[in-house]
Amino acid sequence: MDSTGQTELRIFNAASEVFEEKGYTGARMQEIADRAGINKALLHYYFRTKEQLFRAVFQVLLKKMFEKTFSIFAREITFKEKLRLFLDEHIEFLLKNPKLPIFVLNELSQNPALAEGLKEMVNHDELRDLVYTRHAKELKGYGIKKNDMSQLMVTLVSFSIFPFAARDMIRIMLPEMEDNKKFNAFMNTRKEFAANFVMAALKHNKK
Amino acid sequence: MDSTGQTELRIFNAASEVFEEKGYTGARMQEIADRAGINKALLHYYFRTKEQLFRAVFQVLLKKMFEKTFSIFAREITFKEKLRLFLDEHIEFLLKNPKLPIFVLNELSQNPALAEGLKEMVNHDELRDLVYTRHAKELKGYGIKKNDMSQLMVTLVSFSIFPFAARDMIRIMLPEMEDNKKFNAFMNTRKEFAANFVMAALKHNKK
DNA sequence: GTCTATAGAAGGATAGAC
DNA sequence: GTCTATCCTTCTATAGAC
Repeated sequence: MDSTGQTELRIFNAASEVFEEKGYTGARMQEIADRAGINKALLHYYFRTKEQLFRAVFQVLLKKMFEKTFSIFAREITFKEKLRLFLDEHIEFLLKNPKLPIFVLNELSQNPALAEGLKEMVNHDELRDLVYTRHAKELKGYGIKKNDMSQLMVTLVSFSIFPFAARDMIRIMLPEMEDNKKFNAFMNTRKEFAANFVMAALKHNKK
Repeated sequence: MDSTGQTELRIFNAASEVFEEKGYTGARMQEIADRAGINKALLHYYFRTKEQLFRAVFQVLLKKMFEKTFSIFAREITFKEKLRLFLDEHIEFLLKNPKLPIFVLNELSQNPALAEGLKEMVNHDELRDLVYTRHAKELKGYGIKKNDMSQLMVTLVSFSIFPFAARDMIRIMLPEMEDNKKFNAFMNTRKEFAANFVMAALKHNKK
């Protein structure tokens, strides 16, 4: 008896963990069942197939990642303030979800069609407004033209997302960051470093 | 008869393609055999197991990626020149190997021990010399302290690597980059954008 | 060295009892 | 709704002929 849907939720949460860790092809239904504390047959009772279970999970995780990435830009503050707030909150979010970036990026690269569910969510006109139009004056003051906006946007999100996606590459490059505590400290430092770095680059253009 | 080792090479190349596209867990020995134009049994004759074949391939691809990333820093030029050269050549390299970053990063995250083969190759003292010590004066002029070096390094490689790793996320964020031609143009533009951006940030610090 | 055939294990999915 | 038992396909790996 499960009128509360709590079994479905347990399955969903277990699946989220396993898929995020192992990826779609690496995940095993058996492991999901084990972590949910139920047996394999129930997985199929609730979600039919591995692929359907994965789709359900992925949609939520993808949304989770994008909402965090964009929600900050919706506020009524200056671009400079958005910049700092974004880096603070996004890095803070990723410190709690360090495996999310590589998982999402890899699954998307395996199957770009997985993004479909999100395309409805991202309103590009609105996004353009939040990021550029609304700050056109401020950004022009920094010598940023409409054409440079995509470069700037990609650069911005790369400051927070890349170090997590490249966590184990960084391990090799910088042995002092082998330890997770050190890495987390690095990412905390990065909040301010990145904000200053970007502002310095923009202000220099100003002249 | 294969005294020239060309069958082994055909297998190796086919395996490189398939593993890079599908990842370790997603790759199928059958597909590798098909692309190599031989049959499955031969794969095992030459490489024993899927895992051993993968290790052989991965080591080469990992090395390929790191060599490109670091070789530029070995030259006898100023930091500013290294910066431009790195972005030019690294982006050029990745335009020819666009799937390499997400593959390497994902496999490393699944199995960090895969980096072992490389740790011998990367001499950290030498690297520190090439990147920092040798340019200590120039970098101090930009207000970069020894402590900021890892932030700067990660930032630098993120300019080139991240957009490729996040190719399909960028597709969602920026619909104008759906088309691969547009994306490649974006990456070509990025060579100069990134160099200017970093130099602007550094020069601004100078004051 | 290369092939065909097949063993053997793993994993996704279903039947059927409770 | 949940479980046990089992089917069936897929995939890695090997045996053995040429």
